[in-house]
Amino acid sequence: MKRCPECQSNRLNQNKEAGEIVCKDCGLVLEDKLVDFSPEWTEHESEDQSKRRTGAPLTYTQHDQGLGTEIGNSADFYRLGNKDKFYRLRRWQRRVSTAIERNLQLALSELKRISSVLHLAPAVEEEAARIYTMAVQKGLVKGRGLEHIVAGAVYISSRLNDSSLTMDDVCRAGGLDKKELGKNYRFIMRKLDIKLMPADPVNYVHKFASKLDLSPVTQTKALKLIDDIKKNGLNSGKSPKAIAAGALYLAAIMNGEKRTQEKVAMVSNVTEVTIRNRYKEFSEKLGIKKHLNKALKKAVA
DNA sequence: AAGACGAAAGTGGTTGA
DNA sequence: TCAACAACTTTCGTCTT
Repeated sequence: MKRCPECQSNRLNQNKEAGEIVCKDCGLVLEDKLVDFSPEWTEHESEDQSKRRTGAPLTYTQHDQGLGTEIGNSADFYRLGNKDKFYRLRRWQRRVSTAIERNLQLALSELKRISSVLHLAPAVEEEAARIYTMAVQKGLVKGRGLEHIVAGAVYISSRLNDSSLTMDDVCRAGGLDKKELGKNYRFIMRKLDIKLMPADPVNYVHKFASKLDLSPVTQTKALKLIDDIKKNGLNSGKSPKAIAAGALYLAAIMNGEKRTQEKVAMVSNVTEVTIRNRYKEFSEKLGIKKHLNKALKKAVA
């Protein structure tokens, strides 16, 4: 059982709304900036209006969420009671806050940097900051590079938000390799109990297609293919990037906009071999082989 | 010469005993 | 914890256009 470090009372009151744990006897705030896990993540179509937030949300992209509190040292306080007690309170608060807050300040400036390199949407940046904040509070950053945890938070956040960011993108911006990023983001997920759905190939279609300068018609075709691929269960266990790349390669040929495997491989960061394997598999199992051959002949002619 | 093809060997992640 | 496994990568020689 946790006890108040000030008066040893065990009558601690967890106030979720305020994000605090408060000692009922002496009023000491044991922990603030607790993360409220309850609403926010899941609520989409919910009928339950009571969970809705109104007004400006707290922001995690400032190190103290814009809500820093300090125990003052004005004469009034001292008059209220025991001098020593308030002095000890202030010292105690300074100790817990400085380490975490200094860390957060550093981390958030790194996050800003990555964010501007990757042009992150504000919601993604915000969520990354949230995840990082939780990680610090759980002491996950100790012994690990701060930048690595930031990069991990960014990757998780973009996955949660259905962004088309790949691990390669985050690695480039964060200056770490895939192995490290993989280790770190999995570590964070495990410790914070965050679950990620496998990425949806659909998320990559637009990004790849625009880099390949493919028409919207081809993109739509690719999306349709991916839909069929899913219906036939051809997607399970396969890399979403590979599926998107294969589908786009197919769609481009059928739409008379053929791109070389090399180019598709370049923009999708998947090898030509894998694109071949995927598109062959798709064209056979979806019964569009004849269609494809015809399109190929036409492309040559 | 460019592009497509596929075999062979290696890597990292997942799964199941 | 270990082995088996599928997907993917790297490399490379061959075929087609």
